Amino acid sequence: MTTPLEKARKDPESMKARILAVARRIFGEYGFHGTTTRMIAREVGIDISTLHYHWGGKKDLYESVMVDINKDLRQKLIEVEKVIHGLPLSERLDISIDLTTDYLFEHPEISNLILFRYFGKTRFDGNIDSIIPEFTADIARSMGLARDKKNVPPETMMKVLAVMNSIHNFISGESFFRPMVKVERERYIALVKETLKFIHIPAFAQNETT
Amino acid sequence: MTTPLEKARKDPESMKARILAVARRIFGEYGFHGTTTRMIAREVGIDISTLHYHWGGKKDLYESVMVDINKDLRQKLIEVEKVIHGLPLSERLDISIDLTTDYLFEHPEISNLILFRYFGKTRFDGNIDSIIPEFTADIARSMGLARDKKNVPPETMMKVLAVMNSIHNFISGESFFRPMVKVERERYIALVKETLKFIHIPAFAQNETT
DNA sequence: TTATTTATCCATCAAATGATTGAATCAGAG
DNA sequence: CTCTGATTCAATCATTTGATGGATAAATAA
Repeated sequence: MTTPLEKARKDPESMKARILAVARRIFGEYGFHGTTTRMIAREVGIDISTLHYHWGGKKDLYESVMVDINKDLRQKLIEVEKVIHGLPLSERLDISIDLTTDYLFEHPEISNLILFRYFGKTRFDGNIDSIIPEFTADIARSMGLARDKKNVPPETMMKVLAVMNSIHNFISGESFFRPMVKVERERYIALVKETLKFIHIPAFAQNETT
Repeated sequence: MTTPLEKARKDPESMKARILAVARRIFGEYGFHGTTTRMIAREVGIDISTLHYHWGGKKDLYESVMVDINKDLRQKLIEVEKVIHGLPLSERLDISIDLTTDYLFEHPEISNLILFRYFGKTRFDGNIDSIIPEFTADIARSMGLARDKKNVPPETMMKVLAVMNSIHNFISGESFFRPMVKVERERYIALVKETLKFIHIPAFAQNETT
């Protein structure tokens, strides 16, 4: 049995996929409670009942969106891992920052939605996402900071979180930060990479043995 | 003429102040759209009309909350600046991280609300930004990274943002990150400070001349 | 005391919002 | 073509939500 999400990911032209794409963006901009099903439907150019027909309720759609962006991000991270494999730590960091930042600037809703989940509550419940912790452990291993993704020490988890979050922050906060530093978009992207490297590379390089 | 906010800040026992305090917490947890006036009123133990009587509309209350937390944070930063004045950069950073982190862990709604404003949009859209003073430039000067708060170079602004955001992230994301690293609260707070120093001090120390 | 201002709640409204129903339309199989 | 199932929309419903009006009480002034 195929889920609606699988269908949508298979055929990007389908109505399911069009709705999902818009939902990603809107949910990312306004958060769960700030988004109405009517906003999404209007943006797609359809009736709300069509939206419900394809995705069930608002909550179902939101959860599908979260799973969707997680799949995308995970795939990207695997891609990055292949590129940096075997390189010394500071180079791994340098390249990872470049690739990840570029990717997220093209899909800012990913950063938006992840940060929303970290920092905001939804009024109903909270089945904490088990995917994210796994991610973090994966990155720790991929960066060579832990042997296996099981039993990553808290100190290492925290460092990985610090790196990932600082990336998401600059992506997701562009509309706020860019006017503050008064630069154009291209320059902002360059500044983000530069700043991330300035901050993170010296930290991890200090006890580099390679 | 005194504004409602001034009255509330003057008398912390007043109904205005009680509502404001609860509003800070709830808005911080659920964001603007995730919060209902009824949630706040119920928590205070009053009727919604009493809330409207004291604060006008929901938006007015929210804006008062934002101004309120900004005053608090500004005052704290001034306090911190006095302590670190004259010390070498890495010590200034070390102490600033300790003091700021402790303070924000006691008032997590400050971090929550700031991050909400950075990363989320409100449906009606906001001239809210203009009301809020921004201290990034102030911090840059206070840390000795810029001569005066006018004309702080973009690179420096970005570095300061990176530091401040990483602090807010760990405070505001505690409910998400702490289960991930599986530690108790006290240990988490210690880990946050440790991680922040690990990340930021080497970066700024690399071209330290003092 | 009486009068006036301040504060609180109950009842209620109007709009927004998530969701459903049923009719209409379309696509493809036979 | 006809039948069947998938898709779409207009209309509508039930709640939620921000907000208000008016009665009532409490404090304050006279």
